[in-house]
This record gives sequence, C-alpha cells and structure tokens, in this order.
Amino acid sequence: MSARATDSGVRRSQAQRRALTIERLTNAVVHCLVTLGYSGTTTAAIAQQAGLSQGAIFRHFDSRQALLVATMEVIADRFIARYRDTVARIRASGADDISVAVLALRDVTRSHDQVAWFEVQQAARTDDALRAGFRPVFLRNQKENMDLARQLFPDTLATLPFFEDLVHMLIQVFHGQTLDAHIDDSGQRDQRVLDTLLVLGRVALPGLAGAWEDQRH
Amino acid sequence: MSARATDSGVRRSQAQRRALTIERLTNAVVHCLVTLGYSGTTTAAIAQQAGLSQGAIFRHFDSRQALLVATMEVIADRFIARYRDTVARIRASGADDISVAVLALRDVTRSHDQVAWFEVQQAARTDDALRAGFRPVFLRNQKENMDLARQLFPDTLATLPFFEDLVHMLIQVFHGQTLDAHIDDSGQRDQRVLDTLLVLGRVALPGLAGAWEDQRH
DNA sequence: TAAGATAGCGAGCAACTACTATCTAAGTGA
DNA sequence: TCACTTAGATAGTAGTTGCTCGCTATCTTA
Repeated sequence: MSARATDSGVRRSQAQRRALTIERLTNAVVHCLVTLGYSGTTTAAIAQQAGLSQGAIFRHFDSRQALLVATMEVIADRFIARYRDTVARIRASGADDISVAVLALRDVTRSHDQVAWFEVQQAARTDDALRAGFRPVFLRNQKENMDLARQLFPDTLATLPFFEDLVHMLIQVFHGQTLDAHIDDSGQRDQRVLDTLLVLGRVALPGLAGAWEDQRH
Repeated sequence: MSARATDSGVRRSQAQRRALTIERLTNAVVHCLVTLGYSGTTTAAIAQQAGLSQGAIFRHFDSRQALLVATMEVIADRFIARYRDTVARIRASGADDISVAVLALRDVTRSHDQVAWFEVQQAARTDDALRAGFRPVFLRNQKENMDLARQLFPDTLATLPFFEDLVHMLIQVFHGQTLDAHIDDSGQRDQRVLDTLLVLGRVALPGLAGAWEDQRH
C-alpha cells in the first residue's frame, strides 16, 4: 500500500510525486498503445505497465480518455524536440538541406510516439469525446510542424506558394508508410519512395513555381 | 426463432440463405467499422446492424476476427470494381488521363469501404491473429491496385522505372489525407495537395527519368 | 414422408472493462 | 506534533465482450 516512488526511501514532495506518477502513466500509455493497440490500452494494462494501481490513474485523471489526451499533449511536445535533434544529427553527416528536412521528418514519423499518436488518431475518428480532446492537440502539432519546416527547408522551397501543401503531402506519405509498414514490411519500397521524393525536391520543384501558376490558370 | 430471411414467406435454399446472411453480416461489419470504429464493432453491434442474432454470426464464422477478415476480402474486390467505375465516370467528363487515374484513386480512398479497411488495418498492427488473416488480403489488393494503375496511367508514366513507387506514394498520400480529414476537415488543403500532385504528374514527371538516373549515380 | 443437415435464435457464461468508494500512506505547515 | 491535504492501493461494481450450447425452424434427399 506504500507508494512505490518511495521504495528507496527518497522523500519527494507531493508535487514531485504527482509529476513523476503522471510521467510514468503517460510513458506507460505510449508503450501500451505501441504494443497493444488502442483497444488493448486498458486501464489495467496501463496501470500494470506503469507499476501503479488503477486507482492511481483516476487519482490524477477523470477518465481513461483524459489520460490518453494528456499523453498526446506530452508527445506532441516531444515530436518537436525530436525533429530538432534529428535535424542536427543528420546535418552533421553532411547531407544537403532538403535531405535533412525530409529525412528528419520521416524519422519522427517512424518513432514510437508517432505510432502511439496514430492509434489515438484512428480511434478519435469515431469517439466524439476523444476527438474533442485530441483535435486541438492535433491542430497545434500541425502548426508547429509547419513552422519548423519553414525554418529547415531551403528558402527556395519555403517561399513557394504551395510549400505548405508540399509539407502536408510529405507528412501524409510518411504517415501512410508507417501504417503500411506494419502489415507489409518487405523490400525497399519505402526507401525508393523516399528517393523519389528527394529527387523531386532537388530537381523538379525549384523550377516548378512558374508551371504551377500556369497550371492554375 | 424463425429465420428472418423467410419473413415474407419466400422459400430459399440453404445455400441462398447462407450467402444472404453472410452478405448481411459483411455489410453490417462495414457499417459498424465506419460508424463505431474497430473497438465498437462488437459482435452485438454487428448482429444488431445485420438484423440477426449473435448466434448467427458464429454459425458461419469461427470468430469475430474471421468475420472481419472475410469482410476485408469482400471489400478488396469492391475496391477494384469501384476504381473501374469511377475511372469511367471521370473519363466521361473529359479529364486527361493522369487526372482520371489520380482522381479515381482518390475517390476509392475516400469510400466507406476504405474507411472500414483502415480501421482493420490499424487494429491488425498489434493483433497477430487479425494480421495473419489480413495480410494476404492486403498484399493482393496492393498488387491489383498496381496492375490497374498500369493500365490507367499514360504509358509515358507507366514505363518510368519508378512508376510503382509513385503509385504507392499517391496511395499513401490519400491514405494519410483520409485519416487526417476526420480530425481536421477544414479548408481546402487536401484539394490543394491534389492540385500539386496533378501539376507534378503533368509537368514534372515526363522529363524526370533522366534526372532520376542522374540522381541515382 | 422422415431422417438428416443446415440455419438462426436466445439464454447463459467466464472474463474483462472503466470506474467508485474506502482505506492507508506520505507530505505540509502552523 | 498534529490536523489536514494529497497520493496511491485495494476491493468491489454494473455493464459489456466473444463465444457456447441447446433448442426450434427450414431445407434436402432417399
């Protein structure tokens, strides 16, 4: 019946205990979403994974859904941090700017956090309460992704009139890839699609603005 | 306790009754997946939607999972039929070949069947038994999509060395769009992304083969 | 026609779900 | 130190889930 956080005898304030428990819970949620899917992320599974009781969940969150939404907020922040870190890492390997921006974006999309995110997003489609909580997080994340992408892609691309649409298209490709890869992870298709995208970015797009305007009229 | 199919007094063979019941069940599954999501597609919900008992489900299928897989097989066939129908419809409006192929593909991706498909696909990620049943259907559907796309896109594109990768990219963009649209269906972003894709198809790709080879070396 | 096979129903079941109520443990501040 | 507040555990609950089983209804064929 004792709180496990103090097993080692370390005294923590109530606020610290609260923050630690919430962190354990949200990490447990991510792990459960990734390994068990949305259906399997029961309060029992979360509690077990966190090494806490179900009662502890409801101590801090009104409902399972509230915990899930809170977890999405946590990982939305982590996405941005991870994108920045990955950019720095890839840049250090000497890649060109477009490759850096695209590869980093893809890396984030392949993360455990992102997989968990997709699980909740899919469920939010038909669960009104969940969607009400998730949607603002989703919109915020989209905006932050876009702001970051503008900083990372070369100005020649970032100033194109359809730049945002391109970024969304990229995100959606990687989104689709991530989902399909769990069913059929054979061959090198995803890598080839990525290569194609990079070719498009380097060769075709810089000269496409004029053609874009022509096509629009 | 009488079989509902004979309410009207119409006499049907056992085989006809079986086929009709299975059709009612699979249609009910699609409806439930679309409106209730995977979690909500319980045997109770399916039975109610089909106007049958839960016992009737287990008369014809060993498990809920088997019914879901059978439903995916049914709708995989419907995808191809719908793609062809939509191609004919859009073609009749005078669109160019690339637009026809792309718009038809997108139309299929926005169908109720496809939404149901995504629900099962997402769940199959973590459900081993479901994935084992779903995967062959998924692979078959991919192959059929590709074969059909080769027929529909102009030869100038269909003979490109990275044609399949392009088609996969398209499918993945539409897949991503369909999922995102349920959370944020604001503005005209999806249409703009589509416009961008069509511009790429008409203007950029025909001359890209050479650049593609250059980039690879 | 009657025995056998198939179809579908509804009651029931063990296991599970999200959550509540109550209790003990840990931290707080006067 | 002690009254109070917060944290976390445990036992319990109403409702739900996928499925089984025994039954009645319908079709088939010799």
